[in-house]
Amino acid sequence: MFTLSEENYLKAIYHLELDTDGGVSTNAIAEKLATKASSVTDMIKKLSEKEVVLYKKYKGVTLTILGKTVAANVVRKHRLWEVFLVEKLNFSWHEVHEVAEQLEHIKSSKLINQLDRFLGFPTHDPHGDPIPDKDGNLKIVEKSLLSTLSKNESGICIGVDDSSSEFLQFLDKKGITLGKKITILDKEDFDDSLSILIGDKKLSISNKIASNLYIRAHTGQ
Amino acid sequence: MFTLSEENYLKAIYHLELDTDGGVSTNAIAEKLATKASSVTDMIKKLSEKEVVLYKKYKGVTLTILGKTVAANVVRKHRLWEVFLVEKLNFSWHEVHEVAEQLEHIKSSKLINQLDRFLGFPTHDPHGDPIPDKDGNLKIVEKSLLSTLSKNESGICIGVDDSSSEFLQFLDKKGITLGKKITILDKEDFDDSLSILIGDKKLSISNKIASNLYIRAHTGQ
DNA sequence: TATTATTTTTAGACTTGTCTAAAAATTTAT
DNA sequence: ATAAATTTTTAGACAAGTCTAAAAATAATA
Repeated sequence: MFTLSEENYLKAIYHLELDTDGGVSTNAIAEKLATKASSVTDMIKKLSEKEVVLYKKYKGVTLTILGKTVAANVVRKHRLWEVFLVEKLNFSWHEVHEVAEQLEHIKSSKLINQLDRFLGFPTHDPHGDPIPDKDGNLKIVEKSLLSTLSKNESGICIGVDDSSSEFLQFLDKKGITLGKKITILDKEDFDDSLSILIGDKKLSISNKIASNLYIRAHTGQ
Repeated sequence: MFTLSEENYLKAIYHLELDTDGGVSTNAIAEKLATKASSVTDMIKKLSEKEVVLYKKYKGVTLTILGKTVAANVVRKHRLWEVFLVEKLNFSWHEVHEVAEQLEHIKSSKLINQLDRFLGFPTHDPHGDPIPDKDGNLKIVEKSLLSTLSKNESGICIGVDDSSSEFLQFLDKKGITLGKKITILDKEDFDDSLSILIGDKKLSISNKIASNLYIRAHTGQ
């Protein structure tokens, strides 16, 4: 069994490993968890003894199979609770993270299995991130950033890269939600801003916005 | 803000105060929380500084208004989550306690308010215990033990005194659930056992069982 | 490659919540 | 009312998780 703190470290390493090659650095973990490098070293040693990470002094850490399973399970719980909050309790997508951070640590396999069933076995959370299955595997969906599409191409909005409250509330205001079809009407060379069609509305968005929206290719019309 | 441990102490004192006159003793708290009296003394001092309990050395403790509000809120959360687990996730009533013990510490007023609404503002948990409202008040229902009824009297089963897993599973097996009408067919002087009619079934139950079932008087038929 | 800068680890300290063992206060019983 | 039993508190210790400050290792640069 793992403590709340251990679970948070495992989750942080899990996320960092996804966009790092080789081991995850002490400093990177410290930054992600808003703690000090010395604290990280202490915890890494403990996790290493519990055989959930591989650790060589000064060389960073990687999750073992066991560690990855534990971490994926925490992520699974986090994302299922997010779905619950949005679908059943009328939270907006920018409000769910903080509460899910707490709920993800509740220990009961029956609880999470029944919640999964109650929600209809969802595959993605309200931000478009995939929900790991019981074994920790996640379905990879081919996705690209909106900013990489060319003029007249279109796709379905399936997720966000930056899921900060500010960004999500901005999207709400503009009417940009998951599942909507987006078509590139024009690209401005000067500042790389985009003119897009979403639903039946025309919008102009900056490159920064377009670089934080994930799109699934939309074949046919 | 209160820690998990502080909340558990407040909840224990809250429950103990309900069936104690005067202050709650250190030992009683220790027993309820399966800890040592010395640990209780330490925590009591802290809670006293936070002004949630009144404390005089060797004289036991009582909750302040603030303390009672905090405790009632934890109980409110516990019981609402129990309703959720039974009504929405198909837990049986003997399985909910352990999970609710964890869920009751999740901090988010929006969460609990929305959960309350989602569940249809329930007034009682799956064991028949009343759910405190937002201000910590609970609706008192006139209740009596089944064992106090006389021959030919009847009532509606509205709760249990002992809510141990074993007892609840026993009731399941016998088909005794909340809301059912129970009529006393006969009382046996020899061992105080009862012959009862529940639904359309006749049952013989011991006095021990009858002393753990709460009944609301049933006027008219 | 020698020196500087950065990263990581160690050493020691602090907080929270717990414990054991012993002392102090209170209650019970003779 | 005094002795015995019980309850409660104090004193000191420990584990988990964190921190600061300093030392050690690695990486970057001239």
